[in-house]
Amino acid sequence: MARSTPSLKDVARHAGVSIATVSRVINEGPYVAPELRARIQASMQAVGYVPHALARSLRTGRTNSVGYLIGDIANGMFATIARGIDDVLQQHGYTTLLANSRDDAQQDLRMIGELQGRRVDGLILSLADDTAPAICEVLRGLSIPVVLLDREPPGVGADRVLVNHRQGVFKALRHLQALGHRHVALVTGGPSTRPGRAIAEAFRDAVAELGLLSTPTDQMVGSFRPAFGAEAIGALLDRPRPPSAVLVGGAQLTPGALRELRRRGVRLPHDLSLVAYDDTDVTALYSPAVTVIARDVHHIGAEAARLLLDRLGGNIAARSHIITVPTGLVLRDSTGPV
Amino acid sequence: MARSTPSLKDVARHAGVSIATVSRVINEGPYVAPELRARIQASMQAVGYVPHALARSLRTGRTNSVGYLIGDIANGMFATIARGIDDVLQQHGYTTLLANSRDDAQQDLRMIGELQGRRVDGLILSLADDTAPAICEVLRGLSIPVVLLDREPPGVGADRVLVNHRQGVFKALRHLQALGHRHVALVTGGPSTRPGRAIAEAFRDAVAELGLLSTPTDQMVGSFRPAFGAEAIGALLDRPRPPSAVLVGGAQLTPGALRELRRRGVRLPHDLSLVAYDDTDVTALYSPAVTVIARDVHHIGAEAARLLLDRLGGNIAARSHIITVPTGLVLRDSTGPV
DNA sequence: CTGTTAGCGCTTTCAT
DNA sequence: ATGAAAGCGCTAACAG
Repeated sequence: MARSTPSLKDVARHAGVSIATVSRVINEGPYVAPELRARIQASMQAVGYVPHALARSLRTGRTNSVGYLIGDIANGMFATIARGIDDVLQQHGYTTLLANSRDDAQQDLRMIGELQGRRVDGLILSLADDTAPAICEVLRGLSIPVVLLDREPPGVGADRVLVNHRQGVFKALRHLQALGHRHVALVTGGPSTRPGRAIAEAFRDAVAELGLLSTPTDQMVGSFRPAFGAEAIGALLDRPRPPSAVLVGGAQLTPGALRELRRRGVRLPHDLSLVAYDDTDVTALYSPAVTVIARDVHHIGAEAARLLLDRLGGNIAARSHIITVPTGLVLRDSTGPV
Repeated sequence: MARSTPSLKDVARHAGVSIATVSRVINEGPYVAPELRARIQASMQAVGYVPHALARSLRTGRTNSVGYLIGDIANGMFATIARGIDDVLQQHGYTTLLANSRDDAQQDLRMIGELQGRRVDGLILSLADDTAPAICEVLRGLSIPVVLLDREPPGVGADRVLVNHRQGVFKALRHLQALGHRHVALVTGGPSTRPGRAIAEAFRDAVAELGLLSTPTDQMVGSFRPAFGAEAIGALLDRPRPPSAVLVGGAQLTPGALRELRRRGVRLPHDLSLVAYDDTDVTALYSPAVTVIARDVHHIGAEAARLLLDRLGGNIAARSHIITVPTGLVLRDSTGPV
């Protein structure tokens, strides 16, 4: 049909008015005769006009978009957070631009540049590595509001939503202790990201505080890739004196761990008690159903979006806002007396 | 630091050249003295220049972005497809803009408009309803290339990637027949989307062709929401004479169905044989592991992206390209002799 | 109430 | 090999 997408000028010509007037009716501006307004709206229909968001942004300096950087959209946790973000942002007229870092710190940088190039009004970041100095430097130089999602790059004073891993881990270990477990192990991701650090630290603290037994070799700190879940739990079981309970700290790790357990014929909770991270279809439907440390993932995204909206709305308070999301323990059947 | 993001002009001033020259080095253009090029690159660093993608797009008419419309990013299938799309598009310098329709036909329309407004160079669509006349009309009027993902809006001659549901459904029913099943049932989504239509049609054809038994009331055609999976399989089991095998045609339906089965204490495959759709962590880890109709979901996205790239590269062949993706049957333990 | 116009940051002829 | 200038589509003064 249309050779190229029609512009304001085409609508103006069709309606026999100036482009300024057309612009006014688009922006619901005042001072337009009702009769004219109607005619112009008809013309827009007629020529199939779609406002050019880019041109508008160039002029106004606002894009009504925010960037969300994640490791991998195919990761269910990120996807659910993305949905939470989009749900609140969309309601306020913002569009979410997703960028996948493929869990690579290099790509973190590249993608932030990409988003900057598109002039997003704000950024929500689940960095692949919040310890990379290059990232921290870039973040400090950013002139748009940023919200960090369970990341804490040193020296960056942005708003954050932080998960209270400590709370969940303590609940889990207390639960195991009550069941009579003494020798407990951990499988979680590396320290290049806050969840990895926080979970490992909380685990060690809880072990000490509760008087449990867990040597450094019982604490498998690797990566959040599913393969590591299988590998690590296998290594744990191969020990001369294996632990009687294990905490798998990472939703991506759980399927791998469960596969390996099944492959070896390890029976939960008879041979081993297992606490996993995040309540998913897998943990709920597994036999036995898996005891998990859970948090409201959708809510995390929604809160991040609200934090950002606050800044975008002009709240430029110096102090950075921090929201802490609680974690609970969902008791099911993968944990039992030793 | 920077009051506002620096522009070409700032770089030009800093380097003591004209903006045209700076533009040339950014675009790897020819005719720039090597010495000058180096100096300008240094200036870009110094002022922290980030090219303004929007301004560039306004000028060139290309945004190097494509829109991907889906029902819900928190739906694992969509997310995996999105990853497949992004993997190939990104490699060719394109950015993917995601839009969630929330499985609502109204939003399909709204989001296509949104994407059009951002002047995406092409569109990949998983429509919430490919039978809506309003959608078909809009699609016919579009001046950018479109790829449909397992959708077939009538009268729209766009490229498509189609899943061969018939193949998988026939394999599944033949398998059940070989196990001695005669009375088979179906749970799947409604006809507002091609998968729903194709699966139901293939099921009926297979029943007829293989001489199986399945009345219309054995075919629960509702929606792809998880709740329907539970509801439908419950209704099936409440029949005076329940089927001995059921096909759950929809990845989202499976968790709901499995939950309901467990709640009722139905044992697979003893009390019922079950074939589900799509190989996921849930179907692989469930006890017993679930026999599934599977397809390469990531590949679907990648193929769609390649189709689109073809058109974006100037291939404006009149005939629309159609890629058909095969489906296989993964035999596991949820199906057994009657 | 409506129209004219400058300019957002960039690419791209066209001169030089 | 470099610069000047037009113009992409739009909004926001400013005039009338």
